[in-house]
Amino acid sequence: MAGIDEMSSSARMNQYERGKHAPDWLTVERLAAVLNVPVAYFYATDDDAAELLLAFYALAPEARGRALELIKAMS
Amino acid sequence: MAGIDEMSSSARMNQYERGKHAPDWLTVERLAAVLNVPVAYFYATDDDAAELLLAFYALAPEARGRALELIKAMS
DNA sequence: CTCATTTACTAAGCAATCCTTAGTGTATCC
DNA sequence: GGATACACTAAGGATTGCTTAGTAAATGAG
Repeated sequence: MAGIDEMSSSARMNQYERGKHAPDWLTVERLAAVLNVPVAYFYATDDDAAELLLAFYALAPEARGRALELIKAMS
Repeated sequence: MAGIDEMSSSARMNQYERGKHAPDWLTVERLAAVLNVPVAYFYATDDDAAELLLAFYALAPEARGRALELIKAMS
């Protein structure tokens, strides 16, 4: 679904999942699109940040500005 | 400061900034540490998400859980 | 249980990308 | 003007990823 050749997609995805290799940017973008998550989600180093990105991405674009101000106001 | 050899650090950083090459994970982690930003910040595809990550990262760790719930509650 | 099929995973070499070197050009400051 | 620092690039050697070929482990049907 991400446009990876099916002949090698199983090996490649497995190498990514196990951390043997890292995908290039175009591949990451396509995987994010297929999985409906923001690209940055793949690079979150803790679960809270990962969840935050998912929740933010799930918001309607108009709501994101308000969400951002909300978090900013907390500091 | 990120532990990149000074003989080539200028060329490398310039290649990263201009999108000619992409740094490996270890280098990205070190740059994030030096710049005091979360790693995912470098991979944000829009300014709102980038700012969100900075604001979230700036919060005290105890406050992050509350921030997360706040955003979750918005959807 | 057995066989067939799908899914999970890996090594090895070719292919692609990055890192280093060497260098040019442009600010900046004395 | 000269010196120093900063910005940027091409090219090749060094490294990493992708493809191929294959084994192993689940899963499902009969």
